[in-house]
Amino acid sequence: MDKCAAACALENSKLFEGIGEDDIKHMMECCGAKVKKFRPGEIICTFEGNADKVGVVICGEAESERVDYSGNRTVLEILTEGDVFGQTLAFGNLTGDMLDVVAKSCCTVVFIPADFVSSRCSNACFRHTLFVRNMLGIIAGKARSLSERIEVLSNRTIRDKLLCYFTINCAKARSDKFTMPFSLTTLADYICCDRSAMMRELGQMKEEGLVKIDKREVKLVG
Amino acid sequence: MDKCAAACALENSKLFEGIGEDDIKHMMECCGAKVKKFRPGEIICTFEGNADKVGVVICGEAESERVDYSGNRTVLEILTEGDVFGQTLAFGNLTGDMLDVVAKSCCTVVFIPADFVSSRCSNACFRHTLFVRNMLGIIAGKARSLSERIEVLSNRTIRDKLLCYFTINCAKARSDKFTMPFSLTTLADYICCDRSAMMRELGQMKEEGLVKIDKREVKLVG
DNA sequence: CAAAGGTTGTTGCAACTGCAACTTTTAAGC
DNA sequence: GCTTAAAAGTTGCAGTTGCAACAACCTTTG
Repeated sequence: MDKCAAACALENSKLFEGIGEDDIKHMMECCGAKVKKFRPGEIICTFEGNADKVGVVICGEAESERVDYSGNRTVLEILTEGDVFGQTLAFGNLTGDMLDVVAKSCCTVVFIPADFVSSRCSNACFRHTLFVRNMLGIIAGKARSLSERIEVLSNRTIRDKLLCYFTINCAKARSDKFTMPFSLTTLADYICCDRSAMMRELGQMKEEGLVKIDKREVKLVG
Repeated sequence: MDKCAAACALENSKLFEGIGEDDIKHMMECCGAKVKKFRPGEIICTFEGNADKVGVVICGEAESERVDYSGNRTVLEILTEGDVFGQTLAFGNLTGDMLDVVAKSCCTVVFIPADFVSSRCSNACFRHTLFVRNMLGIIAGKARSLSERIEVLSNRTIRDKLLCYFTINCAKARSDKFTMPFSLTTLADYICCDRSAMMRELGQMKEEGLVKIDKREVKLVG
C-alpha cells in the first residue's frame, strides 16, 4: 500500500476526522510518515527504543501487551481500525518488562513522527490544528478507557472485578447484556487474575443465577 | 481571589504554559471561567451531574477518589498545583459509585467550561491553539500515570504490586530510593489491597532485606 | 481428514489475602 | 500541654486465589 492509498484509509481514522484526503496526503508527506504491513503474530512495535512515533492502525486488529519477567502476559489494550498507539501517548516502559504491540490479524499501520503532533506545520496550519484537536479527543478517550480498567482492577475480589466489568459494559450498551470484545482467556488477562480462578468464580456466579453467558454474550440477571 | 489574581496564579499551570497573564485573563473572561476556594475535606467536584467542566488546581492539594457501594475508598489520583481534572478528561462515572474530587488542604480551583477546550475562540486563536496543545500534553501525562497504575495493579500478589510500584518510582528518581507522595494507608488504596495485608507483606519484605522504609522514604536493596 | 493450536472447563492444594479487632505511635488542633 | 484524630503496626482466622495439571471442544490449515 503506497502513501496515496494510505491517505485514503487514514480518512476513516478519528485522527484525521474532518481533514480531506488531499490534505492528509500532504501532511503525511510533509512529516515523513511511513506505512507498514504486518502479519498475525508479528511485532508491530516495541517500546524499548525511544523512537518516538505515533502509530495508527489502518486496518486489521492488534493488541498492545506487557510481558513481565516471569512470562505473564497482560493485555493493555485492543487496537482496531483507526486506533492510535504510541509511547508518548500512554505507555512508558517503566519497569523494564517487555512491552509491545502485536498484530492479531493482518495489519496495516501508519507511523507518524511524534514531534509532528505537537510541532507546527508551516504550510498546513489549519489542518494541523484540527489534527491536534483530534489527537486530544483520542487521548482523552484512551485516558477514559484506562481509568475504566482501573475501576475494574480496583475491586478486591474476582467476583467484584467481573461484576464491575459487566456492569460498565452493560451500561455502555444501555442494556442488561453486551458482547465481550475478546475471549474468556483474554478477559482473565484484562482483569489480571488467574484464568482458572476466574472460571471457577464465573461458574459459581452462573449457578447463583447472577449472570448468563453464551459464547461472548454476557447477560446480567436481576 | 478575583479573576485577575487567578490569572496570575494560572500562569504557573502547565495548562497555560507559554501564554501571557493578560491573555489568560482575557481567555478566562471570554469563556466564563469560575474561581472557587475549598477547605480541607470539602468536596470540590462530584461527577454525578454531567456538568462538563475542566478544573485546574491553582494552589493546595486535592485527591480524586472513588467510593463504592460498600464504602471502600480508592484514590484515583493526587492533584497538586497546576494539575487538571475533569470528567471529560478521564473519569466517566460508569458504575454508579460515588466519584469525586476532595480538598486535602486549602485549595483554590478554577473551573473552565469543557467545550472551550475543543471549541474555537473567535478572538484569541493563537493562544487557543497553544492552550489545546498544552491540554494535549497534560492528558497524555495523565494517560501515562493511569497506565503506570495499571502496570502496578496488573501484578497478582501484594508483594509484586509493591515491588512494581517501588521499581517504577526508583526508576523515575534515577536512584535506588524515592519518597512516597502519600501515607502507607493511601498506598494500600493505590495498589487496591487491604492495608493490614499490605503491612504484613511489607514487614516480611523488610525482614528479608528487600526494602528499607523510613517514614515515606523507600529504598530498594540489592 | 487429521493434526495442531487455541479456548473452555475442572479440580486439589498450598499459599495469600481480606476482614475484624486491637494497640501503639505520630501529627494536628485548640 | 492536652485532646483528638489519623496513621502505623499486629494478629487469628476463614475464605479466596494462584498454580499445576488435566480433559473436552472448537477452528483452522495443510
